[in-house]
Amino acid sequence: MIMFSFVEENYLKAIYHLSTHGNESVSTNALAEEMQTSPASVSDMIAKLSKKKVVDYQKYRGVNISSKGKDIALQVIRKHRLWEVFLVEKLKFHWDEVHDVAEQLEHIKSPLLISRLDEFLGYPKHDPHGDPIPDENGVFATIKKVPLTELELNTDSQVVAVNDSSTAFLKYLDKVGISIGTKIRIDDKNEFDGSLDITINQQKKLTISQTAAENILVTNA
Amino acid sequence: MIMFSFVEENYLKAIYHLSTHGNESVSTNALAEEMQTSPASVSDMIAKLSKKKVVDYQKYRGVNISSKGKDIALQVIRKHRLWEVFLVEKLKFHWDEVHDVAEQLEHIKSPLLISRLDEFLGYPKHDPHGDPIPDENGVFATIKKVPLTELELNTDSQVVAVNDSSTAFLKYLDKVGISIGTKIRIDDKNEFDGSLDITINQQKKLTISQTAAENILVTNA
DNA sequence: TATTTTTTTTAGATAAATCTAAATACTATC
DNA sequence: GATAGTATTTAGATTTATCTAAAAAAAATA
Repeated sequence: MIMFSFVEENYLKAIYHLSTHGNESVSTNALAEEMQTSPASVSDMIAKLSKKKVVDYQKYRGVNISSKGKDIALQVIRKHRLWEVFLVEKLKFHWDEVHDVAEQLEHIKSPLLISRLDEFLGYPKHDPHGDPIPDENGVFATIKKVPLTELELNTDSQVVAVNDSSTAFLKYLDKVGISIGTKIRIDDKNEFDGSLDITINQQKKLTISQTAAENILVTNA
Repeated sequence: MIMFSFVEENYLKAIYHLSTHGNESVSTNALAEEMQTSPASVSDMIAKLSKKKVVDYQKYRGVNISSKGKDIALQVIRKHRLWEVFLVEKLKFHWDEVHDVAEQLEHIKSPLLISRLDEFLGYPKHDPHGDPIPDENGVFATIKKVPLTELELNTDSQVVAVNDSSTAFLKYLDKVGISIGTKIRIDDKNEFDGSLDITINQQKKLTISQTAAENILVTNA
């Protein structure tokens, strides 16, 4: 079995992440930004990953993760999220303290360790931030998604898709700072026009129209 | 604070180990053997560690670990042994399965993680092989222990540790029913080959070789 | 379409940890 | 104390992941 270094695993994770949160094909610059490194380093690494058949790559055309690469990325994500659950549930970490430690723990190589950890934690389906945990086959529990308009008051949720992919709508979402993965909670519903007062990412408060809300799909815990 | 790489930490651990199980001054060749690498590589690394003041080194004179180096080695050992307890007590690993995983986990950097893990495990004083766990200051509870070969005839004793943590030896101990905490009494010593007739847990009678007995450490009440 | 700007790749260096082969220093023996 | 043998260090390469600067390709704009 081919082994992957910490760095290679982190690249695969980043490529997977970017390709599921935007364009399927990931640009060198986007990856450099995500990895906090130079585009030159990214070019080198991509060539290496391509040789290992975990990404598809043509010069100047960006990278696409291969099915083999996706499997690896999903296993790393699985480990990361299981460790996050462990840190919060068993070691009393706060959800904002877990990331750096989980970034280290996710690279520990031991299939037995991770299956036993999963069992010990009671086979959790989501990490402390609500992100789904892939199973040993890289499959995650498909999350039921509902329009933001159907979300109950004061319930944490997360954006998973949009119903309207028009440029106008997407530009609007960019402007207000909503994208796939954004956390949303409804603070109040204004009955007279159906608009919603919401908090996004536990920080920014804003009001959005009913029309906008109908087109934002969120998790349905 | 100066950071140490995985490799540097492993060298310090090896130097500490050799200097407490033999000559205080550790030779290049002995270290190369322990680290499964070439003497040339060891020379390079020792020079580097010396520059970082974690070992005292004079060319051709071997290395001695410094007090700073000892602190680091003991913290790595502390982490290794705490993780071993976790693996056995919480994740139902067998005592001969924990070493490789603990070798990886011992390098995770997070003081909070290790103090919380210690608390979660109930501040254990010994790992699954009976080896003492240093506290956060690098101090360990010393219990008097002697090889089974030195136990007097017809004296009740208890297994507290093993000198050899190889899978082969641990599997042998499993087979005959000896583990940490097992009660042992020597019924007879066979002078011609040094083997011992023993009773374990007041029940089972068996004979073990001198080699095995030398690697079983018991309380010295 | 031609030119400018941006993106991406290549070239050449660097640092960490390792290697083999050769040189040097120490130790033991005659 | 000279010499043979062992231990250790140095010299010179290699691999991995990174960098900066320069070149090349693609995209945007005029």
